[in-house]
Amino acid sequence: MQESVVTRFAPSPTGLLHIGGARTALFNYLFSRHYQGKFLLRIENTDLKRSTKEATNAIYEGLNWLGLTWDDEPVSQVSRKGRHLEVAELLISNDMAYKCFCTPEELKIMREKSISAGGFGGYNGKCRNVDASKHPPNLSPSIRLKTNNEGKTSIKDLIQGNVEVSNKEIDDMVLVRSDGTPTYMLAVAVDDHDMKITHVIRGDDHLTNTFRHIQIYQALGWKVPYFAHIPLIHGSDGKKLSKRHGALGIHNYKEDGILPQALNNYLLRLGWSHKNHEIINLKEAINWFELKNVGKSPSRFDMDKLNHLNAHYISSSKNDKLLELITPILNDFLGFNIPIEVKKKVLLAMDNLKVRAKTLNELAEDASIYAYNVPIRIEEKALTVLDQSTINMLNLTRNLLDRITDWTSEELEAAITSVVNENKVGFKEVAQPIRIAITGSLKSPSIHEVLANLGRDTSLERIDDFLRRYKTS
RNA sequence: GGCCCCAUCGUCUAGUCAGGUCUAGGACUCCAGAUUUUCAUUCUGGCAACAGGGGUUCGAAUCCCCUUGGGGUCACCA
Repeated sequence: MQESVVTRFAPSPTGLLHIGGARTALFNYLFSRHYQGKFLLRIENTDLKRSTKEATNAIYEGLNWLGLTWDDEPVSQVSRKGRHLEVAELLISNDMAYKCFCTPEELKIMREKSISAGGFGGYNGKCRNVDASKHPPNLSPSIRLKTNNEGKTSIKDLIQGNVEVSNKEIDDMVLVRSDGTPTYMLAVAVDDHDMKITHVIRGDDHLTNTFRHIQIYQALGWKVPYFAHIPLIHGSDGKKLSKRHGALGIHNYKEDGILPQALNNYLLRLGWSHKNHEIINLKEAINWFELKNVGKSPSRFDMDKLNHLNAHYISSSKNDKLLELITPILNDFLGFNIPIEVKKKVLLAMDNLKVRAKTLNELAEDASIYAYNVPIRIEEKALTVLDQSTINMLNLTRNLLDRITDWTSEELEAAITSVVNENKVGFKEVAQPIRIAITGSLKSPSIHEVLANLGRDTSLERIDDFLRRYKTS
């Protein structure tokens, strides 16, 4: 690989950036960065009916969120229509393409006939050798490639290895539609050539198209780029990934509180590996990424593993960064903007919070205990573990806490321990009532940590309020 | 259906190209134990795979063939 590497990601903006596309983009990005090459973006919007501006923006946003920065301006495929038609004309004048006047009805019958005869349903070349003088005058034709139908076409795929097919299996494909617009087959070949793409890395579903692209390259006398077809991602049931498998779009994962680092790491390990490494940051990925380490077989999407990686990236993130990320979630969750005092408390508590959250949403939910005002909502099942004696114990503890002047985690722990010792009860008997009173829940980080982070006033206020509500009986 | 591709624990994979070091390694999940005031974290241990059948070879997860299973693709979509 003497020439400098140029890769591209070429999504069609007919939907959102999905998980498979994101991985294709990631692999293209890593490969080009590994070789200090370029990573280009091309929007394949030749299907005007289905392409939308919103989808294009969603692709940009998705890539930006993942941190997959591309070089140069994105290329809009429709804007290159003139060039595509110019190439089609060139092919006609070189006798490598021809005008086809067959109607859709004719083509349909042709296809059915071919299939019933055991064929693959390709075009039979009816218009291939019709002289221009015999062309009907008032019909607009499509343009088809005069495919080489002798011998074989082979791909030296960097992932799949050598793949070849008999040229009999490749029919004269349409390059320009009868409405004068270029097809994807033509556009992709011309654009990859003009953009000087050296390595075409794309989903395995394009493998059979590649034979067609190569025929176009050969008809034009162009150098064929390297190809690398990465296996597809399936749903957890092994079937093609679709809406019923849950989240498909990248934005869904963002909304579910997944960190982009976790998604990148997960996607990277789906189909690619480097020794026994599991936790791999972007810099390491760039260093290590080679196409030869990409597997050949499709893989299944596993949410458990993504969550595990996400938990890892959350607990190793900086506290202030996490606060910044969960603030909007928290505001949304609570229905009001959390004040600065609450943010300070959450930041103090973050070390204890972040080790137990699998997603940012869980983190926000766990952090929400610092934001409530009395009365705290008490979970029903929390109340079931309380009885009069534990409530009395809480009352005792409250009076002791009230006398603490140095409201620190250490002092608080000492105070709770002294209640435990003096009353000869288990730690649990004392700790759980406090936990319920100040968090409304049976689970939280260490109780003295929560008390310390919550602050003296808020802690006592919550306990008093709780006692007021549940003491009498 | 034609053509093409793929096949190691439930899942992601190492090992396959250059056959022996593989009674097959790691990770996720699950189970058990330790730590522990709850929930987690962390730590220790455990369950679990070379799809099947033929070859080649002194020797095969690794090479060849067949079968089976899975996937992709067959548009004037991309």
